[in-house]
Amino acid sequence: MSTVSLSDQAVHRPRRLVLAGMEGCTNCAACEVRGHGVCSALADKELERLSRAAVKVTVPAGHMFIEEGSDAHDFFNVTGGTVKLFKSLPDGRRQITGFVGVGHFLGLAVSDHYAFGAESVEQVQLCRFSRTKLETLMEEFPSIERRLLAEAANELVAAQDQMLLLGRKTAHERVASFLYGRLVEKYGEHIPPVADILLPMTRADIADFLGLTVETVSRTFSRLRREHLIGVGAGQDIHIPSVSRLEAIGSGDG
Amino acid sequence: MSTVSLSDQAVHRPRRLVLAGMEGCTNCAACEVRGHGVCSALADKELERLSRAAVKVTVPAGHMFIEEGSDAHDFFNVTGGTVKLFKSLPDGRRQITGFVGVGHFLGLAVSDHYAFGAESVEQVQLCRFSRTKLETLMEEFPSIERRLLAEAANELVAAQDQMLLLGRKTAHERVASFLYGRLVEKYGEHIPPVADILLPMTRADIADFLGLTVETVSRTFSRLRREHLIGVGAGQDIHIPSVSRLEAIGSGDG
DNA sequence: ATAATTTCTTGACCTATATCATTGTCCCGA
DNA sequence: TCGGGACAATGATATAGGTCAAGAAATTAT
Repeated sequence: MSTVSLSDQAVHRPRRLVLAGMEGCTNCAACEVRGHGVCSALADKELERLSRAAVKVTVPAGHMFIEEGSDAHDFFNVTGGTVKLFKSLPDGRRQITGFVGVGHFLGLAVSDHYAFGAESVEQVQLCRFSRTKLETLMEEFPSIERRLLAEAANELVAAQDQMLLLGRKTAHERVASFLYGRLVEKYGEHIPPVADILLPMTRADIADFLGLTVETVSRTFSRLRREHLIGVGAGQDIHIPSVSRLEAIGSGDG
Repeated sequence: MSTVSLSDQAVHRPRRLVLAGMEGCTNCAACEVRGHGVCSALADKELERLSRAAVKVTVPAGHMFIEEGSDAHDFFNVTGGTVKLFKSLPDGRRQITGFVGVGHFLGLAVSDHYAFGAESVEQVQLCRFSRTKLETLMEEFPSIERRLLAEAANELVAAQDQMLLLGRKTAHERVASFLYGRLVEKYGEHIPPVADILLPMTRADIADFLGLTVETVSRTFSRLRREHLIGVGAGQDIHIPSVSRLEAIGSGDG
């Protein structure tokens, strides 16, 4: 509980907030994620227009705000917190297809139904657009479309990496890959050689992301600890003494 | 040997054709895949321009034409045959991330290197564009961009399905899903209740796609045959007496 | 045709990971 | 401060699918 706690004061507000709890949108130009996500592609004039189409939403931890198969009315841009995306089988088996953080875009649907569900891992801020409005905006500002295409290409690359992980990596490699991925999410290109991460998600979420069981994830963390590849601090705080070593294991260079 | 054999006469042409064997582009307006893929988004005038940027390439079976990590100079549009896309680990473990057929687009790279390799499963026709030229064309014709975004969204949905498969389905379900997917590729929305498919890929390819071994794939085909869920004809020809039953198994409704 | 080669199938056995069960730990609320 | 419920760790055991091995079938080359 250290990193994201800046807004903790605000958290003490009652939790009754239900899905679709929303406040009228503030100002996109002053938005904290200006420079990330869809918005980074936009000039001031375009942002002005975007403002009017967007609604800021706060979702408390552990709330599903996109239900698999429901009507795809909206697009979202994550402006705070971490979201998990998932698909499920009828008997409850679940695959988390990604954890997405600040700046990421969410809701590209091919039909008029969402092909996946989305749930907040921790308290999350979203910027919501109606699909129809966004489509209108795209007509007007092709730069939005370009930005969306770039985002989609990125996600596609990530998805391919994840397929390699799920199809061909061992549990040891999967967990190492996962931790390395979290470092990339946190630091971008410039990952320090020694680093720390705070994992907001549970072991069960990690298991559902890596195609493993909770027990295997737990055992694998223990193994990595025994091997001094990670230090598990209090709570969810993970210390990584050698990022390069971790990365090597995650990419199959044992 | 029944379904795709229409073009079998043409196949007897010599096989010596090497990679990058190309003919000057013909006419996109008369192209057999006009109406599919990127091209379907284009008006005649746009197609005319596209023609000049495109080069038709024929690749014989089993040739790698995109090497993982190589410089991403080109985009491709598949105009004939089936291509496999894959990622590998240093020790040779491989994950096929998709089989793509006629009309599909290929080469969306996020950096200037391809994040995946591509190899022809059977003899393949490609329409090749230089990335820089395509970028210029996108500036001029936003409809191309729109079409690309739609394609990317589609692939993303497919990728998520595949993650669910790789992370959470049994071998039985995986093979059933795979066969159903082939039906979707062949028939689109309108799959007949009883159908046939011809699989151009080997068991090893199927295994690398499903995150299994060749032996497990083979055993699972045998099991499906025993269960009368498929009929394996001569060669690669698969008969599916109940598409709905197969689909149910593939989606986890045993 | 026939040999050589690749692909496919099947069997015997093994191992990585799943499953089941227990205990410990950490929150949060009263 | 205590108690309940989620979360996590770990041990014992089971199993789906992997590995190794051999032969059959299909494909390609001579």
